[in-house]
Amino acid sequence: MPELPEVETVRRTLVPHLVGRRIRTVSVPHAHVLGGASPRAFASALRGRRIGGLSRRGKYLVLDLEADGGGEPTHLVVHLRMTGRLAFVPAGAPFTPDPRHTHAWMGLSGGGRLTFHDVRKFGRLGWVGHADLAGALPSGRDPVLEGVDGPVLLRLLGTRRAPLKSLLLRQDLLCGLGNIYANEALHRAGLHPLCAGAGLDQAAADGLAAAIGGVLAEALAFQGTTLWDYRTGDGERGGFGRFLRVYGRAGLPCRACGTPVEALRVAGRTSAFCPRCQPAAAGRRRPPVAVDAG
DNA sequence: CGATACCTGAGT
DNA sequence: ACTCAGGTATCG
Ligand SMILES: [Zn+2]
Repeated sequence: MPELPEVETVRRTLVPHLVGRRIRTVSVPHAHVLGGASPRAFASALRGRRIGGLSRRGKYLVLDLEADGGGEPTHLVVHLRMTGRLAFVPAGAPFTPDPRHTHAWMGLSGGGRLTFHDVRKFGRLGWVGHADLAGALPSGRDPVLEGVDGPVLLRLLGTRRAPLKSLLLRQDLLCGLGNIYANEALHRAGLHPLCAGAGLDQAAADGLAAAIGGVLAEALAFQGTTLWDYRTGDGERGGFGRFLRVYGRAGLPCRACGTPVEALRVAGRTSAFCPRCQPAAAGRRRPPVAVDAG
């Protein structure tokens, strides 16, 4: 469910509820969310700690927990995978955990709760000491934290023979893009998903960098894309779905030119593309013109 | 590299 | 009964 704009939205919506609060209680009724780690160790690593801030890298969300007594700072690391949800339940609001899908929650000072819900059970919670945080996060460049431009993309992608679509999904090159925004960025850049990384020239790389930055910024402004499960930290839906130009639109008109969108399978994922805006392989192409949602 | 496994639910 | 879904770790 969540790619960079969704995870960043969850981060932003949780900040006002969590920062400065202390974790009082930790409940993990379904230990699978810890990926084999001990619920008792998890609870004792978190209990009593003050949440100093929330950060994000790629699709990972991190709660920064301040040093407690003599301890070192610790980080609660969350990955929502496909259907995970983190939500804040305010003090006094009814809290009714779904016995099947609410896998963990924390009671906070002030009476609120942070809950983790996940239908498909791919999502994970973990904790690491400060020294190990970087190693727990994706190594690729985060296009929002660090920016991307044409030269960076040429360096990262320009020597590889794999299809651009596969490369954009690799979190060790760029982190944060998933299937929705990889498809949308390629469409905005006028690049076919099967175009090789090495097929990029300077102009195409500039265009792709602008497309990535643009689609992420726009999606963020609408609090991300809710197709099914994704919700912000306040339980709201993201509103960017109506602006998607090709993702999920196979057989429907491209939102830039009206040509029917086609679908391909690349690296096990569906790639939606417009045959007119993104003509066959090869490199550079002029970007399609943006159009309002219909 | 791509394919497969991990899970559940929704839709056909 | 079968296909598909926002992701990624692990396999060959
Ligand atoms: Zn088009």
